[in-house]
Amino acid sequence: MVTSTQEESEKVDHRPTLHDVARAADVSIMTASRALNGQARVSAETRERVLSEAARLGYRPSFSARALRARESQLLGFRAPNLMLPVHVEIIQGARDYASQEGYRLLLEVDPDESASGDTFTTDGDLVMGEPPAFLRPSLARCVSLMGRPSAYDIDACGTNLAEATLDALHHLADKGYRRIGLLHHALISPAFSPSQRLIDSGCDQDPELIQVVSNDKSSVLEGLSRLMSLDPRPDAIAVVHVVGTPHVLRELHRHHFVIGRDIGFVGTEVSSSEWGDLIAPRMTAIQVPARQVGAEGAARLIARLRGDRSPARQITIPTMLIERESTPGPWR
Amino acid sequence: MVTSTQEESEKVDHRPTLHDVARAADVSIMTASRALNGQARVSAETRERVLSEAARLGYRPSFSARALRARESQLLGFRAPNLMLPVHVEIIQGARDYASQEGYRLLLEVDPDESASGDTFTTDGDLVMGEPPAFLRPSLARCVSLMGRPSAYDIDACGTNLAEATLDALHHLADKGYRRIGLLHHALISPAFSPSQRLIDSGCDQDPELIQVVSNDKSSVLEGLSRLMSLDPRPDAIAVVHVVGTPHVLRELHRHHFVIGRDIGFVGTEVSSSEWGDLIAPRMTAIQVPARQVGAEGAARLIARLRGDRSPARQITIPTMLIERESTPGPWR
DNA sequence: CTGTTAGCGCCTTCAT
DNA sequence: ATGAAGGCGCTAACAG
Repeated sequence: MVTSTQEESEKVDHRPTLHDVARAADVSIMTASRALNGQARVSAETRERVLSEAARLGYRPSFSARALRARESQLLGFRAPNLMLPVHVEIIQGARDYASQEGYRLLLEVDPDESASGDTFTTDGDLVMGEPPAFLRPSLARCVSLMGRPSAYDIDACGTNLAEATLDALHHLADKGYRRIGLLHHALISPAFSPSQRLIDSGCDQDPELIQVVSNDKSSVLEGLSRLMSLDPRPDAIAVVHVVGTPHVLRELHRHHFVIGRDIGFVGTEVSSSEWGDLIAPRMTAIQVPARQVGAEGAARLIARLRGDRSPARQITIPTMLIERESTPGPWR
Repeated sequence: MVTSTQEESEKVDHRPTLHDVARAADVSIMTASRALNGQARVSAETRERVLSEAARLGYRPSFSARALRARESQLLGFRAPNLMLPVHVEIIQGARDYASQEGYRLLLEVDPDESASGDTFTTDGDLVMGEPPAFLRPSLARCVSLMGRPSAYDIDACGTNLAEATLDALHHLADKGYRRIGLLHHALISPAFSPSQRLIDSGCDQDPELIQVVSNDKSSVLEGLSRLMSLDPRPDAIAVVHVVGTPHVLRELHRHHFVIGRDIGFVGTEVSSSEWGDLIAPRMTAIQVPARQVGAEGAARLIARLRGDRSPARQITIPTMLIERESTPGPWR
């Protein structure tokens, strides 16, 4: 039994609109609108009829028309530079969960950075990874920067303090007795890293070569690692403050038959909710980046703004956590 | 030096529209539109003026208005049931990459499954995980089902053949000499699994208890595992055809001090581009689900449809790959 | 080369 | 309880 749509020659080639529904239910467009939106007073009988016709026709309100009328799209843009790294993914999840709860949806924006500024469309607001690109300048009030370094602009931001996390990791290693600690980290880690007094007091090597700044490219990471490992003497521990880099480094170390924990101490970085560091052998001591919360808090901030919050820009910092597992037993076993 | 926007008391509280730009450049709205869209004939001088005013005002075209006018939003919905599993993530990436290349963007749709059908908005088309929900029925022509089982509806679909992958995994184990193989798999794996002749010929145990169907819940997975492990005799190998379940099972096995490879053979499932199975010790023999391609091919299909392709519905199957690593050395070492 | 007219689908406002 | 007008921002199709 096929419930066909073409009774009475209602051949509708386009998606059915309110107009179609109204005609089918033999009421005015307005009545149809009211019936569907539930709110206003419509006779129960009429409402029934409209609803059933709408269902039969498969009516779905036009997003664009509503947005145009309401002057807001309930859309939040999520802009990340090119790739979709694990961190982004987690952030998206956090943001999406929060946003959808508040009736907003997420639009994934490709960000060819240099794209013609006129080429972009309107969302109610944007979550942007790092610095907001130039064409968003005029609407900074509707932007929240995620995981960026403290911005030059007066803009809401939400991130973690990777600089502190780095020190935490190094302190942990120092406490375990490692004295020649290699550090591999991302350029994002704001101001040039400088070792703490505590590290110096611990008697750790201060060789500047022990600090390598790398990008998200696998090759860049491996190059940094190789510089580290060809130092003389070789580091007795490595901290990788770099979500993308961590697996690369581990794999490479494996490849060279280094046994983590025994031959070298190791602190990696993982996104908090994935915790794969828990699966590998030995289990990896790790900095956990609370990406999900960053996404959620960022979305919360943005939505608050959209709803009229005019308080001064806020910098939200969600702390990382250092999870000690078994890749950092200390140098003498 | 502040380049303020409020010259000549042009206080614009709302986002600037074409109207504002036109007025500022002292031309008609149409001219402004043409100048900005580049196409039509506008005097170079006028164009300059419009462009610069637009830039100064921070004009961005209204997405909704354009979409309304053009009768298409260039938006593809991605609908997944509640959670965002690793597979979804990869699929999204694949889809996004393809879509953005073609000028479409992805809208992440929460899918409260049972939500009022009228509550949803219009996208040009939808990528949906599994079966399209009822309210999408009328527009099946604009839907591509991802990773679903062969659908009752005549609809484009894109997925992998997990049933075959399962057999592959079991054959691999049998070839390695395992004879009592436990299988943990997801309900999605379409028709009830039945062992192949080849397995029977290999002399593998046919105990039906060796096949456990589980859901995406951690608890369900662990329960299935525990049923498997309390069998007598215990399985000498396990195949987990389940992206989400694999890490859970590994972790649990660890917890019980099973050494993968030595105490028990193991085939897991991973999403192809993450390859974390490569990182753990021993490196995990794995079924690789080509999630990214599924997303990309799905998007390609959908976009082709939107562009007028009227060919009969197609079922695209992208094969999984079985990567042999070290967790399946065979039972006798 | 530039301006005018009309209308995309919806909803707020004001009648009836 | 229902309907009629008008307009959100934009652009195709015609003028001029």
